Amino acid sequence: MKAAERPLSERENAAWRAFYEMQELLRGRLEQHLEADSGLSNADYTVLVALSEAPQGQQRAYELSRRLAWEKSRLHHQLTRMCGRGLVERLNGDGRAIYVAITPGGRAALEAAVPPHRRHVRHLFLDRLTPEQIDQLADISRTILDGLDTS
Amino acid sequence: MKAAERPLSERENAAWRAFYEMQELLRGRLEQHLEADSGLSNADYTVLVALSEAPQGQQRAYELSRRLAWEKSRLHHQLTRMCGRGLVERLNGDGRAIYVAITPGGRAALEAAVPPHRRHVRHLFLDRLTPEQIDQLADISRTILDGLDTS
DNA sequence: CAAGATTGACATATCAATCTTC
DNA sequence: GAAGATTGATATGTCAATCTTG
Repeated sequence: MKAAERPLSERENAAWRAFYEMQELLRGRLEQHLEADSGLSNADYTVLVALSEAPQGQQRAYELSRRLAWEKSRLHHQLTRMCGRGLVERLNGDGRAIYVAITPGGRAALEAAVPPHRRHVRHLFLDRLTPEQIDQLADISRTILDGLDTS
Repeated sequence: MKAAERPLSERENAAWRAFYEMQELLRGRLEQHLEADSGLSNADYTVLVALSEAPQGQQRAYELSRRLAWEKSRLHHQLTRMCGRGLVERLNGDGRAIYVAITPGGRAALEAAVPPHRRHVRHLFLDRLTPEQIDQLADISRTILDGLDTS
């Protein structure tokens, strides 16, 4: 049996399972709170944050999809729904280019959503950890992210 | 402005974003590999693992939904799909009770799926971290999980 | 009635195929 | 032809009913 085929050690297995389960539950819980507090889905929130940080509150659709690491069709469907609710609008630039802009309504929805969302992130996550743990987790996350970029 | 309303510190914000993005990308990448390697979705895999660890390879649907922390209707829809593909079967016990059992086909699919999935978990995750980091992450995850149970 | 199971409607995600413009 | 955008089919997840049996 090659080394890579060996089962995980008890310790590795326990760590992986704990991480996986935590991540799964935390994501669900935050999404429920977000939806209940502000009527936005996780996906809505992600798009609005990205646009609100872009210059002029707008960005080319293609750039946005690369920045979020979303499939283009995922972004397209998401934007269609968000346009329908008036959170963003599509603008066509030169040629193929499509730009997406956050609307005033979208900004208002985001501004209303941020404080309760931040409260839940604190309450369920940051406040439970020591400053050291927060730094450790940031390091770990960046390490894994680097690996994902190059494989 | 109350303390809880303050924006996150640079450090908290960077840590939260890195964690969130990592978790999001890692989950997607692993799911793609799983699907490509063995034709199972994350949800399929989760259910099959849980059943394979239950005595007799079966468990009451209600217990399963508590164990996975899944909405009952989520589990129901998932089981309907999996029954259709012959991965599990439903058995009715006394009265209201419904049991779910892994089928031989389900076991075979799981056994085929585990090795490549384990390889990807190692390659994208465990192998990138030091033993200390793995322990730190396990601690952090358990802490967050505890908090989620009691709120 | 209440626990447990089911159903249907809708939102979200992925994939493969197509359309459009350079 | 290829980059970028769109479409439709299908799988998955959530919610709010409803059905069923103790």
